[in-house]
Amino acid sequence: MIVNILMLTLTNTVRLVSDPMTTNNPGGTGRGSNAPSRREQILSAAAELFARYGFHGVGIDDIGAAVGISGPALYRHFRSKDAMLGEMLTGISERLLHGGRARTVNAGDPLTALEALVAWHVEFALTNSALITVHLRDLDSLTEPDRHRVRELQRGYVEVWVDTLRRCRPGTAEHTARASAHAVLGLINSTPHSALLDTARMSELLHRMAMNALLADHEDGHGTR
Amino acid sequence: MIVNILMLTLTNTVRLVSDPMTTNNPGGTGRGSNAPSRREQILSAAAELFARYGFHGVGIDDIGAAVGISGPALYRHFRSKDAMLGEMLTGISERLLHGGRARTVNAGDPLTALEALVAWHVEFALTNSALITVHLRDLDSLTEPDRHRVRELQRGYVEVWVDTLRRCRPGTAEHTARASAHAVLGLINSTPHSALLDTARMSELLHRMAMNALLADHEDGHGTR
DNA sequence: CCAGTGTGTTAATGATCGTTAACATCCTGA
DNA sequence: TCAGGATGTTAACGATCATTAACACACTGG
Repeated sequence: MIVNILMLTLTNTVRLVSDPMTTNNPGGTGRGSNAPSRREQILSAAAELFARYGFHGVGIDDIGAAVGISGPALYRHFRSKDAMLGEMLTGISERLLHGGRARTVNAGDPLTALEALVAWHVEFALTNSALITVHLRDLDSLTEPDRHRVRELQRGYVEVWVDTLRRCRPGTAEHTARASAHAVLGLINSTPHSALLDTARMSELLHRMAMNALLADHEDGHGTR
Repeated sequence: MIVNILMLTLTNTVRLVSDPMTTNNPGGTGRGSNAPSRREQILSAAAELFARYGFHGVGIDDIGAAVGISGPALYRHFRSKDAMLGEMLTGISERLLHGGRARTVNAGDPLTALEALVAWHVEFALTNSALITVHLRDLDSLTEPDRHRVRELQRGYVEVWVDTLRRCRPGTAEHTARASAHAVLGLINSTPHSALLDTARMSELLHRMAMNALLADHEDGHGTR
């Protein structure tokens, strides 16, 4: 108790001790275990529910039931319902940004960088469709600080796309590149609404459509054939 | 009162009299006036709010305040908050479907039909970005019958796309065409998140990207130039 | 002139839901 | 062995919010 008060009077961002409310260690009490921790179980279940019914459409009891505990027990793991959404969306945004950065710096020419970026986002969207849905839908259910953080990360990710695009097509205006990036992300993120093909075929289709949308070169609306 | 009871005992879908709760006449009491009726004012304001904060994030008082009246007065115009969302989303879905059908039947060859379809959706999305956002986000906040209706209309609209696509590229599997349609709709519907270019430039960009995504012809990921 | 309809207002109601309190249990480490 | 932390449980609290009640008032058509 006294320790908690001291922590709060110092600063929120500095962690004096490992606090189960804010750390993400796998395996609970087990030492080397990499089984998903309770927090991760909960976040994953919550993501599915949020994706299907929306953040405000899901009750705390629903989330509890989904992991076999009931209701208020969740407060042993998260400070609040808002905190769950916050961790979920900052998590996905960080993963996207870092993954995108990693794939583009390890690529030689701009075109393979773009290719890698598309492949990365396609794979991510297909693997985490629930997260994508929540990310698109419940961004504004976040508390102000979390929303700010997520927006920052998003901006950074789009920046990666913009830079890569402009290296592929020098002379493209920044606004144009940004709009193109948003459009292609929208294309790829459509996969949660679709889910008609098996993963391999879907991946290939999205990849090809994305590249064509970005690079196919003709000026008027329809091609010559 | 007695009349209402009689109406309910008969059937819900048959309208015995013109009921302000379910009709959409413009101009209120004015006869030929085509100024937006109160209902339309309210729906439009509600659409903006729903787009920004989500259906559950907007209170009935907020909607009232947005049109200058306060709270429960809305119940003079709509049966419930759910009914507002219902009318809003069935409305947009019907407009999309009918507009899409109209543009494709009036086109000669498949390619110009597709072109017209793309142009139609781009124009619609740019003109009604709030509605698009709500449509993508709050579909599952609908009551069951409304959701069913909207899903039906959506299915029909996608069907128009699928048919047009398959006439452009015979031999395309239906599943593939459907997935492509969803992807391109996702691309075009990205415009509410973007809004960086002026309408003309944005329209042209989305149009070109959509056509390239659908028609550009090469098999592997990157083009030959 | 005046019934009635359309349109508003504010106050109460009732349900839902996030959060906290109070209490129980199991497991671990000194 | 046993103190204490981690993790649950159920019951209460409090806020929010859609909906309804009760009332007011302009306007219009007979």
